[in-house]
Amino acid sequence: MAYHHGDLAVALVDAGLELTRGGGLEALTLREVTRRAGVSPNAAYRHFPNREALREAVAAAILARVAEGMTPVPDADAAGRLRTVGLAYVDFALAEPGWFSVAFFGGRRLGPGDVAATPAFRALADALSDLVEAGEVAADDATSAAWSCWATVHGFAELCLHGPLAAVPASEQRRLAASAVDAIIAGIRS
Amino acid sequence: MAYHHGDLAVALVDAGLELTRGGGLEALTLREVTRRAGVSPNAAYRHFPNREALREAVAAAILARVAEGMTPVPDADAAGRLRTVGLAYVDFALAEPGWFSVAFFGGRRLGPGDVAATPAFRALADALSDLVEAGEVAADDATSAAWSCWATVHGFAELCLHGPLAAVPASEQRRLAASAVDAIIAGIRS
DNA sequence: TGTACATCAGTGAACGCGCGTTCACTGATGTAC
DNA sequence: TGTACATCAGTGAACGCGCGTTCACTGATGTAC
Repeated sequence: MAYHHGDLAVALVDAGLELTRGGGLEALTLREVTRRAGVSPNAAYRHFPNREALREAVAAAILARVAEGMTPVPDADAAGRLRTVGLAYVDFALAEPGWFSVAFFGGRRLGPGDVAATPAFRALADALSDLVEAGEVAADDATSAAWSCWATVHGFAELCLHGPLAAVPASEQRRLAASAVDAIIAGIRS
Repeated sequence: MAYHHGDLAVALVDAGLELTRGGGLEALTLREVTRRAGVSPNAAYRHFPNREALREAVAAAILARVAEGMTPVPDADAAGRLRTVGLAYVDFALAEPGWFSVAFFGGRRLGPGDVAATPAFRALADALSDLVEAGEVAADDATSAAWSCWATVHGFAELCLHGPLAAVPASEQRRLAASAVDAIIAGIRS
């Protein structure tokens, strides 16, 4: 128990992760974060110029976790890989609603650069370009197909998290998720 | 200018509509609503027991507006009607982001009853059952197809409102929306 | 290796803010005789 | 039809809350000689 904390910046971001995990960015207040770190509120100002900077640091940490948790398993064919990454997206959303809302896309607006850097997006783009090479999707349609896929899985996650599917048991959610993913993949192939 | 306002309850809900239109339910504070109505903060307590009740009244008014704005135009075939209602959903989201977020499904959790009562959902269900009758969708798949469609349009709206498609011009958004809707309809028919 | 001192990372108290809500009130409205 | 009075819809002031942020500070750390 040093008087000097040691690594308060890291401890604050950790507390921020814990907080946002439950309640998204809304739950991330400077006072609550410092409270969890066992430190006075203004101690945070030694490490972050203001609340917004702390929030950004936590959001960055969340994006890193998302990257970890969403590296796609290589699969036999391109369509199967597409399916895998889509279901992984929904799974992550249901497993970590708070982090999901921060990463996609509660609060912060993410620019084109952030999108391209997201592993989930890269996996999506890769699988799609494989489909193009296989001649199952026209090259001109690859971009719009990517948005269609993303829209479907994101919307499905929202339906489960904040919508009418919240009342449905998890097993049924998964079944419907698979059905939605299969439908959109079939749709972009036709 | 009566001392008695006349119809303050209605005036408060109207002010609430104006507020939520811009910023969703978050923007709806009791003090700001009464400020807009030109009345002291506590005047609201003559008409609503607390903030939550006011919020519910405004949410109900929004749902009514959604119902108005989303009565579907009858179309030649079932697939066309499905397309129309899907695009109307996205259009509404882009035209009225604040109300959209309240209605689908920011804050309030809507139960099965609310869902069934939503005109957009009814139109979706109707068009789908027409597809079933036409033999284009198996009866057993109708329910999951409904969720797939809803997921796609909702997710697409979120992509435009809070996601990477926010940076894209409206005409392109519409083009991609049509493409996503067509893809999911093609998917559930196969 | 030991000491003087600058730096650095915390503390405690306080600020102003907008919020929801409560209190005691006042003046207009509408009803009973 | 006119007046006494209960009711009802507002007002102004105040409360406590948690928030972000600032202030002057203090005690530990680490460096220079």
